[in-house]
Amino acid sequence: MGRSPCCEKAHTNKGAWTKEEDDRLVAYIKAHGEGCWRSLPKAAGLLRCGKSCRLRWINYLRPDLKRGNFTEDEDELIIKLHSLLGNKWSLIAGRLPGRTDNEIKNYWNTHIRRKLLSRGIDPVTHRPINEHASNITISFEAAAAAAARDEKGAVFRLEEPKAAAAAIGRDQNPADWGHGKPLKCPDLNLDLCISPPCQEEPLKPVKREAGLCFSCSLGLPKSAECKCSSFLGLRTAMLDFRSLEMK
DNA sequence: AATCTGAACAACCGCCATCTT
DNA sequence: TAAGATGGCGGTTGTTCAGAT
Repeated sequence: MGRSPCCEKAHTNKGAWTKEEDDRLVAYIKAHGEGCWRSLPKAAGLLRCGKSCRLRWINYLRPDLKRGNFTEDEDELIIKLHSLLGNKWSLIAGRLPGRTDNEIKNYWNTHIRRKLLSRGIDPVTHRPINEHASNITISFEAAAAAAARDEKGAVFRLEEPKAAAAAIGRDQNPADWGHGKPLKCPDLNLDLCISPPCQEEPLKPVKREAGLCFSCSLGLPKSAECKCSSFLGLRTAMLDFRSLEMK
């Protein structure tokens, strides 16, 4: 299905917004509200793509935005929400009034990632980095020697499979956990350290319990009478939010 | 003072979901 | 039901700036 571009790129400005453009956009939205983003630029007299206007408004011009540094509490909340939701920045932003998804995403990538790494926590899995000591080292020095024996291109092998297996407490027969065969990799000369994908418990589908109150079902702050079990207003049902969303 | 480097952040791009016709 | 239009999201890139050398 072909798609037309969201705007005529030949006649639109790109790059940083000027004060005048900001003023025009704000004035237009104050007067007419957030309507159709596609037609807004023309109506507002802006030579911008509708998407660009939307982004500018949502991320920087909206009056309810909270600017300034993130607090320690916000940091921790973002970390907790990320551990539950993953890179669902818009959902995370929904839990932080005045913050935008873009802002949180940038903040995550520049600050929190490093903060977690310095604590020895994997920012992707939220687990201790050393938890999976199952790293497998691939040595290309060994490959060089192997290549000398196997003239059909460069070869690399799992280095010290028995030691690695012992380190991770697996069966010491490498064939049981690795492929045990040299891997062909032409023209490479790298020392790599790879880990198998994290084997997390598959998330069990969660029934949408009938007892979920309206506020919780919408992901809104809990009402006074709410008795749903929740963490930060996130019901357990949201833990399986991915599977629900992907259906 | 000049240059380099990395951090921070604004903005863009492409894809997907949903709505409309 | 299919196709097109639009909005929204997440990943990535480009630019700016501060600190180090």
